[in-house]
Amino acid sequence: MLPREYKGHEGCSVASTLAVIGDRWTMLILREAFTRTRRFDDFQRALGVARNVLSERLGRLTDEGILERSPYQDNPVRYEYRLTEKGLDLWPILISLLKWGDRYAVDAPSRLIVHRDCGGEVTERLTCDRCGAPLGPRDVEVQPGPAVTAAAVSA
Amino acid sequence: MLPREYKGHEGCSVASTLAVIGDRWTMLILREAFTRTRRFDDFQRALGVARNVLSERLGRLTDEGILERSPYQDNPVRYEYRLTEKGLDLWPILISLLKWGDRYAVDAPSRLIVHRDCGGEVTERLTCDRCGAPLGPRDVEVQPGPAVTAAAVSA
DNA sequence: CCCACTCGGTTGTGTCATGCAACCCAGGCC
DNA sequence: GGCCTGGGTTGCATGACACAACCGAGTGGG
Repeated sequence: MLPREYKGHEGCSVASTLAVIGDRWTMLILREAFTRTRRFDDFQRALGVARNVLSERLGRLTDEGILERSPYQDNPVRYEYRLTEKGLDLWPILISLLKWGDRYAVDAPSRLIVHRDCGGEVTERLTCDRCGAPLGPRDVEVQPGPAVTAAAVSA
Repeated sequence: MLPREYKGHEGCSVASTLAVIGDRWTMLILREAFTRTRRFDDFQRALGVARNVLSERLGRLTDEGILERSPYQDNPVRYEYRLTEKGLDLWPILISLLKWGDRYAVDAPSRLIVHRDCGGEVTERLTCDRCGAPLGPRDVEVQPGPAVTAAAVSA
């Protein structure tokens, strides 16, 4: 979808950000990355994305410095992709997308972002709704939400 | 780019949000809407987007309840598009995209989001960096940033 | 020694959503 | 009655995406 350039919007921060992460799969790949998915096949299975598309996206995110590719074993060489600082800084974007979707686009949240220290949930303002602490990607964990729980009960 | 459905991700809030606003132009149309652009031709001129694409996007955003279309004159009838509450709630997403872009994707911000009451700038956490107040779309105005100022000086 | 399996991809083909330009229509304006 | 403006629609071209097949290095089993 990306002609890669939004002509006439080169100086716009929003457009420039979208030029990097604004295509159909990149955001979902990043969502997975934030849940500690790191390997090619794990991304592929989790997302159901075509392998060539995944390969191209991981390569681009690596080129952009959002992911880092490093071997986690030799013999045979296997790689993993981890978020860099620049990548971790995308967290507010993911959270704001998640929160809007929770409110307007789905019946019940499929996952909760929970403050590890106190069990509160993250808010749109990136704070904990229980203790009020400002949160970052390292302060939280992802838990299955009501939708998943309900499905499990009804199954 | 949108097959409109991310198969297997129906329950995911992030994917669902992207299904609504995740295509190439929608986010930029919304950016304009937040700067009080309201008419078809104004959007078109500001963005340089193809008219059919703009038409289709405005229609979809209206269907989704993110924009509201109402006549602002009869004879001939002319319409304007305004953000609804649901649309205004997309503000955190825009701000987080803008802030990330300011930091990583452009040399100098082309626009600043400024707290109307005190002149401070909005932060990633949607607060004012001067007075600390929590901010929303109605509390701020958009000002030209360093990039624009520099261009004006050099011209 | 040969076959199968895993991980991490690349290649090739087809389709469908998207992008752009050109055109359309109605009402005023001069 | 020719041109401008606002608000679109139509038609053609492109290119992103989906899907499936293939590749190659290494490892493990019989």
